[in-house]
Amino acid sequence: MTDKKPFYITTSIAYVNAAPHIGFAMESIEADAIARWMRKKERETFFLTGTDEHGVKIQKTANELGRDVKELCDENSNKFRNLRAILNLSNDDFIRTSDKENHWPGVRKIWHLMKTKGDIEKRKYEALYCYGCEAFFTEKDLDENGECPNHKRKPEVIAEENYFFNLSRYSDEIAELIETGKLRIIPDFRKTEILNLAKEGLHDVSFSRPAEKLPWGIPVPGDPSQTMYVWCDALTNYISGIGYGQTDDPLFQDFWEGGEVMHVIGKDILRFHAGVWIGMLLSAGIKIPDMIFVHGFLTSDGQKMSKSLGNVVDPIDEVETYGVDAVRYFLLREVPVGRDADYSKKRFEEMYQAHLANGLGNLSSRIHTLCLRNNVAPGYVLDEEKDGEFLRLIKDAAARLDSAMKEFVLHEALSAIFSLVEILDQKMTELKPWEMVKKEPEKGAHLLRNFLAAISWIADHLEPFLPGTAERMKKMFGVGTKSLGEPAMLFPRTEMLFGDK
RNA sequence: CGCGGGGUAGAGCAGUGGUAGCUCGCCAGGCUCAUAACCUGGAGGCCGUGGGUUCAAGUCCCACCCCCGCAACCA
Repeated sequence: MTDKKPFYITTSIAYVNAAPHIGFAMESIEADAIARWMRKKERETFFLTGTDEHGVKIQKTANELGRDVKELCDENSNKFRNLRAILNLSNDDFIRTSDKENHWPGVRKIWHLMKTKGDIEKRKYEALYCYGCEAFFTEKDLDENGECPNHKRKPEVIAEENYFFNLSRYSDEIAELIETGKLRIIPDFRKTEILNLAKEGLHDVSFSRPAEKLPWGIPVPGDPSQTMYVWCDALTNYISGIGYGQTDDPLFQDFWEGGEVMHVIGKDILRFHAGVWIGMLLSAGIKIPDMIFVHGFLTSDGQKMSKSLGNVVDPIDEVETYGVDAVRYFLLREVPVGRDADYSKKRFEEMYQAHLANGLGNLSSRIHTLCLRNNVAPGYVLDEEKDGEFLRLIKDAAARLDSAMKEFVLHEALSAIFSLVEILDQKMTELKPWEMVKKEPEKGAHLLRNFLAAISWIADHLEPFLPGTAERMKKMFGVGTKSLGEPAMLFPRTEMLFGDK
């Protein structure tokens, strides 16, 4: 790891029209784990998240509720801001697209640069619009009768003048960036997917809407009759959030221009990030990000999550029930990076019980008790000659952990740590330290120092993934101090949590 | 139509051509330091279907079947 450039990581920004979704929680937690990992590797790291607040949808919701749209955005945005505490995220800042001071100048600046380049132009645009939905449709959205599926009537054809971004002219350049890996798409199969799309040619995109249709947004510079459409507004958060557009922008210089940049997003918006966003940056002459890390979607008990089915999982409820690290564990370990996965309560509880309560929790407990009873103190450093076996076990786990994290395979990384838990349980049974301390006290105590060192290693390396648990374990095992801490029930078994089963 | 992903034990997945593995669950033993935890063993798979290449195929090739995504703002 020679690359010690500053590291900048972002999540997508969440749209404020709905409550935080378990999928967004997963995205935030993945980004957080990577951010924490980088900090641990002593890289200067900046982690940004935030909310996307403009558009007709939230405006409509505000109207229906008879509320002021800005006020509603403030309220909803806070629900996302609060995830920092609830999910134990380490984001360094939180950007809001309604923030006129911090966000808007960057957006205006990039618009201006693109305009100057000749990539933004006014065009006549014909679109299908349903007044019932207050939304535009494409042919594909309509049902077999050519009608709006929600209102069962033919949408109107509206002609309007919009600004368009000439994305198509960047198709080849974008395809090449993806193909050569200058823009790295993780996982690989997403790269293939988006590369094919780019090779087919990207379409120009509508960059504005008439202000009377879209009043809640950023006015187009020099043409207040038009409001910016989502792309230029929302995507720009990644740079406005670190100062782009301000007179003085040291963070932007360090982390964007001089750093390594990773966007963490969902599979649904890859094409906008790999397409529109990269096109915008190319047009404006700004450096492009290095990596786009794409996660899949979660189903709920095998079914698509939807409000109508009522099976949407609320991350906040889950955290209240099981604790934040149990939720983090499930999302990081049980969801294969990049793939779709199922979030089922049954599976969640099985994993919780097996890996966290019976595995990590119980092992911590047995080591702590034995050390406490036999006056084994923390701080022992394993010795190459005397402790070769334990040293090797730890090194193996460390090697697996490093190589997994190098490729951002988070579930594999966590699995590397947890396999050491399993091995330590086996070693315990094999070496019977509780007997050895009776027969040969000094040898027994030394063995326990090995176990203590190993569990301390686990505590330390768990930090990016389960920061709260890592903290508690360090206290419990007195890491960095001279004596053991109080015993702790890290993960109570589910019957202790719920009192049955 | 096309593009992408997937189809391996009850569930979730790993498997780079060479005796089918992991986690969970289930069953039986063992142990007692520990959160009725832990350890060991076991049952359970014609690896989507049909062809082909090969001494050898879950793994390569061809055809087909089934499931899931796929341009607007839904994580």
